[in-house]
Amino acid sequence: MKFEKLAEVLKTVAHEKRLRILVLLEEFDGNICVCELVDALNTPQYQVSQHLRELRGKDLVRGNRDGTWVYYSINPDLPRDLRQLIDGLLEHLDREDYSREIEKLEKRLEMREDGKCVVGYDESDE
Amino acid sequence: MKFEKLAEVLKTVAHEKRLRILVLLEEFDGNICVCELVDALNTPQYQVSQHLRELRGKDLVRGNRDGTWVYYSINPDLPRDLRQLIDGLLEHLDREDYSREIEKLEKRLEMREDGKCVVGYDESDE
DNA sequence: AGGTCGTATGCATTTATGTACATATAGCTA
DNA sequence: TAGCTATATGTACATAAATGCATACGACCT
Repeated sequence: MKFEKLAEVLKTVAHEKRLRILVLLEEFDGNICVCELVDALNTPQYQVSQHLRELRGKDLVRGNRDGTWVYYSINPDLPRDLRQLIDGLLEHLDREDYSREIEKLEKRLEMREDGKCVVGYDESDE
Repeated sequence: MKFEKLAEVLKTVAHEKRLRILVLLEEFDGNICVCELVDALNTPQYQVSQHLRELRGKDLVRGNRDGTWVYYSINPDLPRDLRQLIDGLLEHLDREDYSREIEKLEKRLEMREDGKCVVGYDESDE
């Protein structure tokens, strides 16, 4: 990989929230909708959307609309080396540091019907 | 590693020149002086110093003064996981993309006497 | 059509980063 | 001491990134 490319990817990824988004997408093998991320990360919807836009802009992530909802995954067509890079980075994260988010997301996923999200995000700050 | 820490390190490293500096330090196992880096990277002295300062500020790199010269290495006391992270990143770089710098640095190192740098940097843009 | 809900975007403000240049500091040598 | 060389730093400016908020869009439902 070229220096510029590596620097660009690292810059994109070098943000706490974006790392958290990626780690969740990876952990659950993607197909997570925005409202589920909003709840799991306890972060305002517009922020999550913005971070997703940046990740999308660099092709790291991909959204699939299904009706009102948009489901995100790590871009499955990511070149092998890029994917390995991302995976390698995420491995360095302490699992305990996001286990709570995992739990929350699990609970949200249990609420799905026919594999689809049926609720929105919670506007309160819990 | 915590999210904040990982994000911080990635941000520091997410710059072409800083990646180039790190890759050279790693390749030659450190102990490279600033003027040698300046020549190998063909980059103004003040820039190299500034990038080194940033890397130093995050403890990724370390300078040892010997008289007029300062020799830099990747911080040998870096925690294991951090070192692995850096190494992992650098592995993704195309070698051909910095082989020229390696050659230049090799030539500079050949000019050393008693293992010490005896010349300065070249102010011309070659 | 109108209302509602999930998602995306635009704008304004702040904050950080990159870049260039001049100059300071530290250590050498005469 | 003065003068030189290698390295470091301060300042100023431009550019980019983060943040917050309001609102737009798009798909659904009645």
